[in-house]
Amino acid sequence: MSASIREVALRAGVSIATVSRVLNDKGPVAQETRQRILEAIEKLRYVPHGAARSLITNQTDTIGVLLPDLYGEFFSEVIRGIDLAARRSGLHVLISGFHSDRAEIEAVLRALRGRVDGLIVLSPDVDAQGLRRNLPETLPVVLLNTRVDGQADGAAFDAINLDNHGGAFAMVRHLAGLGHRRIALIRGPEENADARERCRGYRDALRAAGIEPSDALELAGDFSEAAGHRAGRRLLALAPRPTAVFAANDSMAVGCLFALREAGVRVPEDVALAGFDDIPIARYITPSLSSVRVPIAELGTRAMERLLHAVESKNGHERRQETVATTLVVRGSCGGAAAPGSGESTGS
Amino acid sequence: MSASIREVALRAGVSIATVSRVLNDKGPVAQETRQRILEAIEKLRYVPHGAARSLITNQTDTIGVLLPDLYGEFFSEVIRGIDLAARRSGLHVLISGFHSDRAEIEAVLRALRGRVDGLIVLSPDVDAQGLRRNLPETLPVVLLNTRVDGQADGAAFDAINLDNHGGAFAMVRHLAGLGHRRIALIRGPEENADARERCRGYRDALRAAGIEPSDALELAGDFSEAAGHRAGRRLLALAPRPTAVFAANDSMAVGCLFALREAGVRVPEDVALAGFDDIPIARYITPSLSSVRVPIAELGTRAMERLLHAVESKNGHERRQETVATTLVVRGSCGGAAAPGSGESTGS
DNA sequence: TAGGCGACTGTAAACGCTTACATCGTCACC
DNA sequence: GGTGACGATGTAAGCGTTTACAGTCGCCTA
Repeated sequence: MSASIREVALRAGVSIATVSRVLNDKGPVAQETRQRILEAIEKLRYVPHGAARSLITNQTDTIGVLLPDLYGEFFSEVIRGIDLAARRSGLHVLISGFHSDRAEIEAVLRALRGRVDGLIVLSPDVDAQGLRRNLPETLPVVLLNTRVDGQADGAAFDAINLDNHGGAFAMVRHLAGLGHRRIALIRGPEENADARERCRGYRDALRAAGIEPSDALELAGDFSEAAGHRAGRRLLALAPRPTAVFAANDSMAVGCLFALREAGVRVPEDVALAGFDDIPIARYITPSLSSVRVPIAELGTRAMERLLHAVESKNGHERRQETVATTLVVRGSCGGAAAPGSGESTGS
Repeated sequence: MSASIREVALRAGVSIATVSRVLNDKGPVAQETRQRILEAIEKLRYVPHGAARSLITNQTDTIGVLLPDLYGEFFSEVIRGIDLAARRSGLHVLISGFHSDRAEIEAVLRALRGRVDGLIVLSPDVDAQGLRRNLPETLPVVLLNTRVDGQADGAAFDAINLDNHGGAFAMVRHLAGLGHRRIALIRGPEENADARERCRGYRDALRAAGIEPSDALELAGDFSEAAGHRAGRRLLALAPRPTAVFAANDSMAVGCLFALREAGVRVPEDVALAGFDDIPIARYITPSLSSVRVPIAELGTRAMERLLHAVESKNGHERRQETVATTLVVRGSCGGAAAPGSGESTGS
């Protein structure tokens, strides 16, 4: 057991109130007294007890992050962004994964009482009602990359979202601008909101280019390399064959690339290819993969900043939905000449 | 502010002590009274206040995870393993990144007092003294994939390490078994302990096969694809050219693969190639990449279990250094016929 | 010189909970 | 019918802080 404030006070020959005052820089303390106390703290290696402090101040200097069972690079980057912003403000980060099991998420939510000052929720499909029901009215919450069910309810929370639509739109517009008319899409999982938005962006861009979207050119996928590979094979069987393929994420684009290569189809000469996410490997495959860059860590940072704002205003601030822009990254795989270092931004 | 135990007691017409008793299932409570209290809890949506509870029980049901500024898949997988084990035991996970700045890590360590019941430290180069100096003697600590400086000091902590040496040894032995005599190594960062161990495994395996390691066959690298690409080019210039290449991680192996392909060198016919880590993409590139599988999440789970053990025994248990085995995964890139589904395990 | 003010410090209550101890019936037993 | 044991409950102390409030003291002003 480490030393308590009482022992510090004893050693410095003052009352605990005075020690507390120097600890928090509140109220006047004589220079000499302060010095004595500081020394005592040093000698005793005293550190205030977080829980005790929380009990009375009613704040924990901790923010919670709730995430689904989806892991991988996206998750780790987001956490990194959050942690960065948190550390900058001297806050701690409590993370908690959960299986989509509703009972479990409720249990987790409740367990958080008195442990966190705010919450960042990262879940593709959380329902707003459930959240509100299980959370103190006063607890600030920021939804990150989470599409809430009811639009009306959505407005009750702050939210940070990725501009999936804009990113997909920009990429498909780029492909159309290169002269492609038969542009195929490899879709993401049906239930994934990101995937749906990217699909929407794809269709809107087609229409904007005067092309009517066709079901035949939309292939199912689930964000995995394997799915991309399968989709690639089916693409090859299409007649007439599409001249460009937009995959809803890079993993599928890579899978598709291998399928095309195995069939002796050249990229980008025979078929142009583009992905979404700009994962690190995108630039190292041959040809290098055109993609849409997602500033993942920034999502985390922005969410954290928004949350901080909410905490400071005691959750009495105005709710806002923000969108984080993506960047079009043109490389070799789509056959469009890449102006080096340039990127086209989307969203707000 | 949510309801407190007092309000529950009031509503149920009992004293707070009785409420506490049903909350913790301690001491006898009449069936009917318990029912009344349970109802009150339900109505009031009461949840015990964590901090208050911590204050008196002196345990937080939270374990801390300290990590360096290294992120990426490894990190996220480890966290996943930790979180999994934690949730199973009803614990929370507080994560805290830090820059290698010594002052900062000390600040972080101190800030943890009264916030966690135990600590998992994930840092390639933490010094044992510093840790002990800044931590209460009684706080259980498990080092994860962390090589401590002094051997003597190392024994003071529990530790979970990856069998880097064994994994590299197994892979290089496999290559040698295929008849290769000139086996090159693409090294990892000099200061990285994993990389050093893999290098050691490489050399030991060579010697075990009766081959004397040669500096000329060891190329510098830093775990990045780009470094692998550069190393690949330099390999091609070697005379005589090596017949096999072992990269200290998969990213470099992939980079190397592209360099070889660009030069028209066939893998595995002209040069066999193998990596380490078995990242997801390893199986999707052509040829699929032979690698050493690392059960990352298991590292986290094992660390957590060890920590739990330490917490339960109030840190009075025997310290132990554990090693987590890797698995040899033979695929197309090294030219060795893969017995499907089979894997050779290393380590303990 | 009295009054007052400001700087400094101490006292004690409160935060929400756990738990040792005390209290009070009830009931079995001799 | 007294004695104890035991089950059910209440009382109150205490965990380590913060903070409102109440001194105490020196010094300035009128």
